[in-house]
Amino acid sequence: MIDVRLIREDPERVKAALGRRGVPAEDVDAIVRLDVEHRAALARAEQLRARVKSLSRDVGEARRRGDVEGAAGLADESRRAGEEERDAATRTDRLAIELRARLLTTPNLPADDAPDGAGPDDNVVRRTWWPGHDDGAPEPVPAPHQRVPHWDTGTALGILDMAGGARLAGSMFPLYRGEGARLLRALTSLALASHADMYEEIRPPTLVSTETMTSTGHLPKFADEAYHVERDDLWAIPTAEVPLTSMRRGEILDEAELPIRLMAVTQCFRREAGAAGRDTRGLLRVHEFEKVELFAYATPAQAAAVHTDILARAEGLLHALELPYRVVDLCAGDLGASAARTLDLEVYAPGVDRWLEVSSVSWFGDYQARRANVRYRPEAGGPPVLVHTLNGSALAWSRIWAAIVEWGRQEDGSVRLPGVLAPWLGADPVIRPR
RNA sequence: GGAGGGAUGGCAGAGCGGACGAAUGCGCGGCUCUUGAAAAGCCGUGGGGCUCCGGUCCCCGUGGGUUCGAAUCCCACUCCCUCCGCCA
Repeated sequence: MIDVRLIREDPERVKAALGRRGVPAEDVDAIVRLDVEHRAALARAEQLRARVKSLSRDVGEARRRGDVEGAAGLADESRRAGEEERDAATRTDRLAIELRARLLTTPNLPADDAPDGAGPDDNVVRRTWWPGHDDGAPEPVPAPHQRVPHWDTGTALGILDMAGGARLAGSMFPLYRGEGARLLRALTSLALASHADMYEEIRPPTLVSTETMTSTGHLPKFADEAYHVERDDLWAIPTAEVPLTSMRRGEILDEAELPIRLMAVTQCFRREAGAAGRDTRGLLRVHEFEKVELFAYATPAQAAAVHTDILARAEGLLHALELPYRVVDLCAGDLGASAARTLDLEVYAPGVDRWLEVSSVSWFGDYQARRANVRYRPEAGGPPVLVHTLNGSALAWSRIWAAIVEWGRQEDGSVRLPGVLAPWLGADPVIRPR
């Protein structure tokens, strides 16, 4: 949520900022009106409430004095005020609920340095990297034997069985086999090992409550995107960001413990309801995938450095895996609803000739922290302050798997895996036909 | 699934329906004493909304109810703990 006080005090600034992502100015005006009405109703309810309390005290006092009649009269008066108060409170509550509902579906303000633009076409490529880039190599040109889609190579080698996954759960649920499954496990091991210096490893639940899903902004607006277990009212997480953001929900942290850096490997579940038919082949877009997520709670002053760190770590893994990628700065119109700034990492996959998003490194400001009510006590004194939350994948394995298989494909159809995975795959990491 | 017990401030833990936002202890902060530290002593220490900045209201797991008045009584729900059953 954005701060209602900001909307109240500077609605024009909020309109301008939200306008950059396509939110109509009327939406902001509606919130301003509701806020005014709500505060008026609140003031009235509180006045009545104060009267009831004061009269009730007088009743007690009259009774102690032995003034039975006086007490009865005061009690009557208090009862009448109480009835009025109840009406006023009901009206106040209704307005508060309406106001909160609007705020919950209002997206975050884009950061000032997020590029202008309405959609994906306006995103800005900040830089591109590929192996050999440092010594001035020309752009990598894939060899013909690398121009084979991963689903063909995966099927031929018996390491990916999309039809098998479909038999179990439907299309877009991959099933990995043998060396293909082992590759996933190696990637997770590599990532967790390389972040363990700064990030605490967490293994959270992957089914979470409605409240947990609401804290990150995935509910109420994006319920269609998530799998829901109706009987127990639990949601399958679309990313580890969801449980990690709620890990310290409702707490007041000590400034000294910030930044708190966490990482988690989890399955991620996405219905992809809005993406029917797009990029659905192979591993381009799947309903379930595995991802290592980096996450941090930080003070506002620490946030920029933490954002840089997460991005650097995600890029570091791509360097280690020798995969060409580019850094894409999401424009205001393409930002996720909760994010203020997002840098995506996209890997180039030669077999499908596409750039695939494999990480999204985001800064949320206090938008999620306000929903989750996570604050810290400043060492300098003063009231608790909302933390900032940040996160980024490092990395999402399904598409990395696809890129590794496509880049690693050799002329004989075997796949050579990145040397950095040797500790988990053995000295000669080549997947050959069985 | 069954039977009990519980939920109060950073933590522990009191709290006859009437000035309780809440005793006490610990922790934390400041001060005194001390070369310094410790000990001791003194003082102070929850969060939030609205505000005409004078105040005022809300929060004792959550939501209802009773009452002139609820942390305190009643109901429902959630979560936690112990034991039993089942189980990877």
